[in-house]
Amino acid sequence: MKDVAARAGVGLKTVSRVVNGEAGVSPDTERRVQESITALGFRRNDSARILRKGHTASIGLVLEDLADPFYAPLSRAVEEVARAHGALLINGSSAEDPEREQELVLALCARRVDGLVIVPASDDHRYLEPEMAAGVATVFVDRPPGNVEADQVLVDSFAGAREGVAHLIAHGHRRVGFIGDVPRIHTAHERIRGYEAAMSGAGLPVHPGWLAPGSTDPGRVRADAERMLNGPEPVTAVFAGNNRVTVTLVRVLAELDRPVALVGFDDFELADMLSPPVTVVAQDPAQLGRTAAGLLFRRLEGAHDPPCLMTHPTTLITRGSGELPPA
Amino acid sequence: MKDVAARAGVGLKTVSRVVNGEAGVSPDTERRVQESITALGFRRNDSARILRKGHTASIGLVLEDLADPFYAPLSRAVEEVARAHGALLINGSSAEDPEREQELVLALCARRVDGLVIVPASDDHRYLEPEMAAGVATVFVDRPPGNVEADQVLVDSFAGAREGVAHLIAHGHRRVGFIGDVPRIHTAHERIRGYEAAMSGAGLPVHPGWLAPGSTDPGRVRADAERMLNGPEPVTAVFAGNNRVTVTLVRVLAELDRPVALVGFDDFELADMLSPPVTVVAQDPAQLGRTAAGLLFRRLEGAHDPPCLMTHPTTLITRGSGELPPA
DNA sequence: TTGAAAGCGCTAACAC
DNA sequence: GTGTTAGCGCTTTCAA
Repeated sequence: MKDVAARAGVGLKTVSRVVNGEAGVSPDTERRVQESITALGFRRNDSARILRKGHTASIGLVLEDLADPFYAPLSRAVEEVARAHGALLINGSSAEDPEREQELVLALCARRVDGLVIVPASDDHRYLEPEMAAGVATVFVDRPPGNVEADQVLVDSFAGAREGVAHLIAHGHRRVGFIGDVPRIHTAHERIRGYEAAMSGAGLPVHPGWLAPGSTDPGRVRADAERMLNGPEPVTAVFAGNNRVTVTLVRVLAELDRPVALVGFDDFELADMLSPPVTVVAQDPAQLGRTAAGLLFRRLEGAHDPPCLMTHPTTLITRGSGELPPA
Repeated sequence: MKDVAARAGVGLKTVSRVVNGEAGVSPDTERRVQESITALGFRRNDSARILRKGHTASIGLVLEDLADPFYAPLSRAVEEVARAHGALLINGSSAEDPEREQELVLALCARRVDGLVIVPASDDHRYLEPEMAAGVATVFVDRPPGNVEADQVLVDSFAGAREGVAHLIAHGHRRVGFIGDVPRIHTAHERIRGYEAAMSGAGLPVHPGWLAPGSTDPGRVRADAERMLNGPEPVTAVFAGNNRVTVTLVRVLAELDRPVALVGFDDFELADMLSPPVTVVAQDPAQLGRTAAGLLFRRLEGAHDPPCLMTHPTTLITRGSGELPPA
């Protein structure tokens, strides 16, 4: 910029004004400056600008896995909102590891992102307190934060799971299994609660072998599924706690010689083209992302009301697999 | 940092040393500094650090759509490599719009990212010349750059498509349709060429109605598919130019009362669970991302050899839909 | 309409 | 082992 000023024979500030489209530069001067800019191939160094201005026009998004078909649209939606507000999005995957989440979040804060959208892997966010006090707007999505007050955008996992399991029960099932994520994760925990509520609400017992929380690793899911399908009290229906589990269960159930009903949490592409088509409790990840990002920019624009909690409902989409009667 | 120094009664540089874990600070001083740091809730401002050091330990990734199941794993793979090199990843979706690509790339350059991985939407990258000359390492993935010399990581789309179409021909088809992306996109163009090569290699004519490049919008794909399936010279097999097209074609073909063979470019989740299971020409997007990011960091670490071109092969995965005989 | 000077928070270079 | 000085490239302030 110094070079541009020298070449155009003007002051530094005049160049700055031209670069930023500020008023108060005579057309002639502006032309000369523009000419120098292109001749020198000058482009503003935003790092310096950021340092001076104190904000970065960028926001951070930390989620579990960018490549998960559930989170990818969420990320994309946040990106679109950020773009509409002239901000860049920096995102990172925590791989469901609390330490990695913290490391990532802190790295983003060190970069002085203006705000943060977080799908928490950790259940303790006290590490964020100084950052939030320093003015980093923060919105939690999909799962609530731990030990910290902030805006939250959640999905009613409890009600969704309860509805899905009740749907299976309504179709005559009395031995319903549940395979889901580790209960440390809030949504997983809520879905287990929903399962239990539906079962007990119908006066049905839950055999210990029917409840299998754990990792979403296909091997683990398969093993637990086979156990509850071939055990002493075999289930006639299974509820899958999220899209990763559902996809594995589709494969396991297809290998069976008898029909077993299936309802999965989360919709997924081509669910309607499988045989049988898969009944799901759907949520809208893009909508989640849009809502969260919207909330974030509200804060960035100065909203000062107390932290809010927005809960989105789920939608049961019946397609066939959840309406199979017990064998 | 000034405050920390004042509170600990030491110089600025000593604090800097402690913050960066540099040697040459007595244990006692270090302890005092650490104490001040936590007491004041200090955290280094990376914007200032970046300005001073001249590099940002961050790289940019620009692709078509972060939520596309083909690109999501690519992005994730790039992220992992970046992380292994201590760099952050900033990514943006160009939505297949050349202007948006340029806008995004330039914004990333203004942020002084150290390097760039680009899935081009544009076919002219001269706008990047000044940036590359200024030292921004750049790697193009999936599609070649236009009017610029840089590392490239491509997939052999021509050979892949030719193999897929030849596979259909080998199973007795003589009227094979092609539905793909707009030919402006390099991979789309190559796949059309592959289709034509396979057809003419087998001495088969290509009826104009059988070749339908265009957007991947489901409506467009469906309309063109129905046209070539119900026209005067109905095709008995279709080759889909990418995963978006394949997914739509699966639906269209399922509505038909006769079997039509299908081979799709790109593998996709649950392809093997459809009926019939879908035969695909698979590429490995995560591998593409890893290779590209690896190349980028080689450059960042000072590699000066001339731009290289790496072409990855595709794999034909036969599952059933591509082995259906002509009706 | 224009520009000079100060300084954002840090690190490199060089004292001490 | 520690501190001082200068300056990264920009914007802000204020004076001309």
